[in-house]
Formats: sequence, structure tokens, C-alpha cells
Amino acid sequence: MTDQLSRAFAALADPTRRDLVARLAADGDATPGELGAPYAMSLQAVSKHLKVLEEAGLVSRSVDGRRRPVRLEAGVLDLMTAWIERYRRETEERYARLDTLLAAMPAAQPTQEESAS
Amino acid sequence: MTDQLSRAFAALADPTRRDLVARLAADGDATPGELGAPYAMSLQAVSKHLKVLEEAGLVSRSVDGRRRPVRLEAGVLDLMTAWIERYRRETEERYARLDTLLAAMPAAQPTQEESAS
DNA sequence: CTGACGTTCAACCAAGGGGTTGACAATTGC
DNA sequence: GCAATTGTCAACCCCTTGGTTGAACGTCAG
Repeated sequence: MTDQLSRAFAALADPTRRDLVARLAADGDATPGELGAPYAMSLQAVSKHLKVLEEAGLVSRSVDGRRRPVRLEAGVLDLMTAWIERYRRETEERYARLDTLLAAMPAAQPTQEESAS
Repeated sequence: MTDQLSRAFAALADPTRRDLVARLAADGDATPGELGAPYAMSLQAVSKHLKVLEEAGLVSRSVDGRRRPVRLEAGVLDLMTAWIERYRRETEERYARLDTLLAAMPAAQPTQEESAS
């Protein structure tokens, strides 16, 4: 599970981390303290979640005095949609081909049900 | 980790399972045996992977004699892209707004260093 | 200087994940 | 009927993960 895509999918598999991403997208940069406030969870736990997101490339942390503002990085999100959409499209194309094939058949050989004209 | 989106992301966090999805998308339905052949891994392990994909709603298994053909279900992929794209778009819109804001400013007020007093 | 603040690091724990092997169930072919 | 084929279930092992607490670090305010 060392590749970027695996880390990204794993990162978003956690509801808390998805919520963090959602809030960063909606409200913009925020500090761990601000981000963790809504959760019934220690700040250390939030820090760990942010680390996971960072190692997945979904988030970057800078240093500003004693604060570490967190920023959402959209790049990896693109990678993910690219992956998903590729195979979703392939599937749909295969189905489409299969449909035309079935439609072109001589209205016989029903696999489960028939619908010829 | 009980919700569908969490299960789906977790399912695709594993390279083997992503490969299974990729091959199902490219080649269409296949049996566990066929799917597992390329991997240096027991058939039981493949079966587990397929179960994870099934519980995520990414795949369905039917029964045909002693075979259990596996089919890729594209629906959940849509859910995932919908989630990701929403926040990617929000992020980009926020950046765009920020850019116009900065561009509209009177070319002063440096954020990191200052010399005015 | 000192103390409060914001954050991370380290050690620990319970639970889950990915793999194994062994046993079992169901279907097919001879 | 019997044996081979196809696949799942169950128990187990090891490593990772999400959470905890306690300590430490750097920074800002008085």
C-alpha cells in the first residue's frame, strides 16, 4: 500500500478524514485546532488524520508561528477521478457493445428473457 | 466504516482489488479462478478480495453451476466520483475567488514580509 | 523570564486487514 | 457412484490503524 493511489483511497475511506477534506474545500485553509473542534476526539487523533491525508498528498501543512495551517491539494483528487472514470467508462462501453450485439442477434437464444422485435 | 462510501474507498485502496476492477472493466465478467490466476496468491485470498468488493457494491456475484461469475457494477463508481468531484470543484472555485480578490487589490499588503511603518 | 497556547511525538491498546492452511459444499464428467 | 473441479468458510498469524494518554517542542503575551 505504498503507491499514491492506494494511500489516497485509504485516506478517504475514513469518514472523519472525508469530513476534514469537505470542510477544507468549503472553508479554505484551517489549523488542526479549528479542524478538530467539532469532533469528540483528542487533538492528537486529528493530527494523525491530517498526517494520513498529507502522506496521501491530499493536504499540505505549512508553518506559521505556532500554527500549522492545513491546505487542501486538489491534484490527487484528479488522479482518483481519472482512475475511477476510466474503468466506469470502459464498463459502460462494454455494456453498450453487448447491447448492440444482442440487438443484432436473430431474435433467438434468450439467455434469461427475450425482447426481440 | 459501515457506510457505502467508506467501504468503496477502502475497497479500492488495495492494488490487487483495483487490478481486479480494471480487468473486469476491460474483459467483462469472469470467475474467481480466472481472476485469481495472474496473482501469486491463494484462491481463498482472491475470494476474500471479491467479497470486499461485493460488500462495497462494486461487484456482484451470481451462481452458474459450480461457477460464481463476477460482474463489475458501475453504480458505486459514480457515487465516488460525485463525492470527489464536488470537493475538487469547491476547492478550485475558492482558489479562483481568491485569485480575483488578490488581483483586485491595490498591489500592496504583502502577506509574509512587510516594510511599511 | 515565565507561563499559556498550538501542535506534534511516543508508547500503548483494541480492532481490523491481508495473507495462509485445512476442511467442507456443490457441480460436473467418466 | 466417485473423483476432480470450483469455490467458500473458518481459524489463525502478523502488521497496520484509529484511538488513547503523557510528555515535549516552539511560539506568543505579559
